[in-house]
Amino acid sequence: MVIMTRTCEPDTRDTDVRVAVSTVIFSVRRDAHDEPVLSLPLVRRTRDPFEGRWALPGGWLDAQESLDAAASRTLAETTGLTPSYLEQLYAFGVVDRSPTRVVSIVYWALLRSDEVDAQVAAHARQDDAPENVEWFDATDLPALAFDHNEIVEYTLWRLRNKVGYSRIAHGLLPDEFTLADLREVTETILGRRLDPANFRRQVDTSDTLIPTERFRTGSHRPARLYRYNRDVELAERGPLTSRL
Amino acid sequence: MVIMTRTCEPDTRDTDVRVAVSTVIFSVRRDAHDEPVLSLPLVRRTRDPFEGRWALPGGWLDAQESLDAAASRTLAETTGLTPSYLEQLYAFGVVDRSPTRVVSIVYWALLRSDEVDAQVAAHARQDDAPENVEWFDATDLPALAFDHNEIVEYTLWRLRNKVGYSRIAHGLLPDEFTLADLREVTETILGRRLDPANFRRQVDTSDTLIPTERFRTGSHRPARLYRYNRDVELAERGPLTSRL
DNA sequence: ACAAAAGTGTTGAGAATACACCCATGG
DNA sequence: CCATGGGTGTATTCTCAACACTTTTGT
Repeated sequence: MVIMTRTCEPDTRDTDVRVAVSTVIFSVRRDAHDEPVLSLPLVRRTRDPFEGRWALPGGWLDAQESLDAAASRTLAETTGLTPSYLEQLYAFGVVDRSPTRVVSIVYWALLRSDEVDAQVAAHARQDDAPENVEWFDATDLPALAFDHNEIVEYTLWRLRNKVGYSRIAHGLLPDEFTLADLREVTETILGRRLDPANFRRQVDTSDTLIPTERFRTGSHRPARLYRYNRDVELAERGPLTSRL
Repeated sequence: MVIMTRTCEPDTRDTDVRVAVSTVIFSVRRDAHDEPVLSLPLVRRTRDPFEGRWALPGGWLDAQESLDAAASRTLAETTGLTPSYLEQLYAFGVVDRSPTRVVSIVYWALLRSDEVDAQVAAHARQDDAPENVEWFDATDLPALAFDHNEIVEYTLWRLRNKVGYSRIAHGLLPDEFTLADLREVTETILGRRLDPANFRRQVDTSDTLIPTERFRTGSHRPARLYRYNRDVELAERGPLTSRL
């Protein structure tokens, strides 16, 4: 094992690096035609590398916070919200152009659409909408800074994968939701339609949902509201990710 | 986004941290009864935190190397070998006791058992076996330094998972191997016996193996030798991990 | 009554499993 | 020739996608 003493010099010669944390934040929002769109917030860069380009929200890791905490803080600073789901994605050791060495740790998160809507509405009322932050269609992004396009692509792949064997789509929904809600969100993530009958069977054989006695009454037959069963979390994830 | 200037001070006040890379290195070795055992090399610590305890091999990230390269180097320094498979596992942001902040990035790797055997034999001949390095049964470890027990546990879970839907067991075998070899390695990873007939069907419907015209002649009917088909790699992994 | 969504039942195709059976070789 | 592992065939079970069908509401 290589052991180096921590020296104090202006140039980056030894093992000191800076750690950045970025987060791909997904939520399902409605477009002009009221269609659900898988969306993510981006930040416009205001300084040199890639100035003016859109980038993933992020920041530097503080000395006294954990990686997860840094991701949450980043997310709060950008959207003012707490994630309903947060998972580490990958660590990138860029050796590029930068004068100082940077290691970038990427997280991905889900936000409940109702909270996003409320927050955006509040900002609109108080006229304090954050500058340089905008929501984009995750499947139709402009050219981003750094390799952020690839990162989003990978995250999207991971999300689509995970929605198949795990039940995380509820992370985009309020506490209580109908199966149609859950199915619509899942369809938005996957980009294809699902059979309502089979979808119902899959979720209720997986024991991830608790039926309530409440119903949503709409223009047709009322739909039962469900609630997420938090006791399932441990089994389906790995030993480490369950720490979140 | 928070931007901080890089200052030079003796204490860790700002965003500078050190990045360590550790690797869980798996190989299948034979015990005294010639039974295959999923094994990994550990290093005995020679300094203070957890002095004397066994730990995962690792080292500090150099300023000019990528994360993957650092993992490979670490692995070479410990075992003198190149991995047949290398994948990033997780980044840990320990905020503990340490005076300087450390972020630890953990990889896991597979080594071909024939190369390990050759290397160990060479060391034995030249009497230069590395000090403080020993192979352990991955399923029966002593109390390790830091949280390395949990990390190995998670890696083991990941490996067992992956051996189910992907075909990575070949990473533990020589270029040419019989289906019995591959099955034995898979059984060792999973810790349970598999049906030879069904195992055969599964691998040859997955198109990951190329049959050769060579056979291994033993005490019974000769078994056909197979070779791994490298063209499959791209499809089964995610966009990013395929960079390895 | 009717349109439309909620919810149930049925069927068929393909994958996973268990296991019976034949093949080829060294002793 | 026979014990043993290599290799094939087949029946059973299970999961999953497709879709017909019944139920319940608002209009």
